[in-house]
Amino acid sequence: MKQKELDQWFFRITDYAEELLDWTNRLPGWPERVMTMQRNWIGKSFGCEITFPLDGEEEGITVFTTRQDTLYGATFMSLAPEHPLAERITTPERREAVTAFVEKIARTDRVRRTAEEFEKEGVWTGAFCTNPLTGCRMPVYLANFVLMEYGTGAVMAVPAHDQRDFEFARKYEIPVKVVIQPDGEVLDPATMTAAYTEVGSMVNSDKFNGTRSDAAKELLADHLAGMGVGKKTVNFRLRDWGISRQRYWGNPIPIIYCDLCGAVPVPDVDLPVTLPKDVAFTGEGGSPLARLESFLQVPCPLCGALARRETDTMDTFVQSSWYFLRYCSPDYTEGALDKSRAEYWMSVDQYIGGIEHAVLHLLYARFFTKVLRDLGYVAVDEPFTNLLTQGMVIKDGAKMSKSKGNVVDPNGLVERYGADTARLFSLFAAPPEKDLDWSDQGVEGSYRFLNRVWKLVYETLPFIKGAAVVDPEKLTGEGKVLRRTVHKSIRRVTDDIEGRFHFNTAIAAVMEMVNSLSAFEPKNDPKNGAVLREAVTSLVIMLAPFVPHAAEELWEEVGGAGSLSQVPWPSFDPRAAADEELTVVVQVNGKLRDRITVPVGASEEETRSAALAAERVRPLLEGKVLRKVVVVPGKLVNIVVG
RNA sequence: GCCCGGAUGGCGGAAUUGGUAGACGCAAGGGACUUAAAAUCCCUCGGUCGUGAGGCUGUGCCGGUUCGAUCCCGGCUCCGGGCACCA
Repeated sequence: MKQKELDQWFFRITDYAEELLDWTNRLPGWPERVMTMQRNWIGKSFGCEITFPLDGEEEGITVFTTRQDTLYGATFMSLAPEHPLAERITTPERREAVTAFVEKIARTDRVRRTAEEFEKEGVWTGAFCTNPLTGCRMPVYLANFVLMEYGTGAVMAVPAHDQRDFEFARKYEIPVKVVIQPDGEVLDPATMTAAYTEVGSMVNSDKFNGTRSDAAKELLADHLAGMGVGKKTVNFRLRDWGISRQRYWGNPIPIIYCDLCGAVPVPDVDLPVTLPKDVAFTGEGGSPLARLESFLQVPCPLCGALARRETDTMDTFVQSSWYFLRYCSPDYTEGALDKSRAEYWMSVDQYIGGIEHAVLHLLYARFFTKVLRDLGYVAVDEPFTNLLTQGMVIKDGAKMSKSKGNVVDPNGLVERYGADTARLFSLFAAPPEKDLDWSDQGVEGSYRFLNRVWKLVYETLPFIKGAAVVDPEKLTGEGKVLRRTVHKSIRRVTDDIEGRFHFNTAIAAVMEMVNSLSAFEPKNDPKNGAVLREAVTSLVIMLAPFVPHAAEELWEEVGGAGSLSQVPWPSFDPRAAADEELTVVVQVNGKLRDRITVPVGASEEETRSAALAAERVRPLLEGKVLRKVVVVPGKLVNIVVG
């Protein structure tokens, strides 16, 4: 493999680094770990830019560092092999060695070069620069671990306080100078075996001696600024977004190259540039577009001279960065977005996707939204108010994938159990943001449940045909109890689905309701017909989101009108769901000893005396001093005795 | 190395605001029905001591705060994920 330099197009996402970072603290509907990943990706760090004068050169070398407190210990300089100064400052005697090193790096695969175990290597250029504080002459090296893409591509090397520099210095026998001493220990440059990178007390640092190294950062920044050799800066890890791809499938980048006018954007009226259909896929390297003359040749929009189209296409992340905006007005033909409709629909209330999009897609979509906001297309700062990252399907302890061969055949499942069963299981097994453990026995259980529901509905049909609407006033006894269960279930299922997307507990609530309904007797008493009917129809409607096909069938059986998808969600009646009495647990010294039943709305005093009088509590209080009684109305009483 | 998650029965998971730990389901064991099996139904099901009533104990480990901690705080262990020669 050989690295090639290519001219590419970039989006200047770095202009938005600060805002993208800032808003990570203002998206309460996003999972914390996604925000953390984005923060790390953006990678803001505070430090200093410091310029080191170069022997025999007008211009010095500027470095970025977060450790200006260690500047007194800088004993050499490291540049990225690609650094623009490298070539120029290399002395004739060193030229051969430097060239060999640069070529070797160019041949090294980037992934391997950046692996941690990769040995620190470098070459001296023959040049020297000067430490602006100590006046010490520092040899300038090229080093394989210095990255041109980060900071300024140049690093002041402080072997005593940076592990990489330490290893490098030991290898090339460069002096190590300690400028920070840890508390209760004295470092000796001659015997140190690793760099000391923590906070400590400064030494060998002139007027800063004795200062805590963390506090000294600020002082040194000011000091350097005063000397005119440095300034405080902020650096980001985030790079600009390279969007050029040398492949056919993608949106052509709308640029025309003219020998006279340079790179000219395709005029708005000619947008979008569409992919030609008559390309030949030869399997040769490079984009097939580059070999298609009819696509390539185009007059320059400015001067009319024969010009060439850009043949690179855009990264597919470009499209996924704004499709949700286009979805607000997909039929709009006057431009990319119908502003008023985009304003109406945005932001997306709930966005769902896999965790694998935590940085790239989700960061790019945020970036696009901000750019389009600044261009006046949308009115929102952020595209997605709430984000749910769903888990993967796990089977036999591994992510389900074709290559691992641990996939479940959906056709077999559908054939054997039906799609509803498979769907029910995957919703029931875990909340959506968690990985889901696939279990064939679990699927079997879901199937059994559906069969029970089916049987229950059919058995109940004769008793609910022609039943009236429930009259809450006339309900008594078991009918009233059943109705309470039904309305409590509606409340639970509704809350679980709407508030938290916890479909697993919503389904559990439906199962519990089915259990009560199955146990309900007598079903054939005509005075229970109305309550039963309400129960069964509510059940069928609540099952619809999870098992739509079965629910639709049952809906027809219970005499429901129209399609279930059009039927309103059942509403619960708080009065019907309200208990008449509550179970209150009684603790003595924090240990559960008894349960008592109190009417709803019982006062604290009533609850308290009932608890103190409870059968199994009284013996425990005998001969003891009552120290404290904590009453949580409707829940618990804790009696503290000593 | 740094940063984030997480750890609850044999298993997947509940417990929404500090207040009954283990909902719901799976698996397992026992029973009913059956000539038999499947299916279905009923019962048991954290550990431990006890014939029993019941006691003790228990949410990765060690401490703390509190009348009360799966939940809050401090210190660890292990697992998962992200980033990583980032100066």
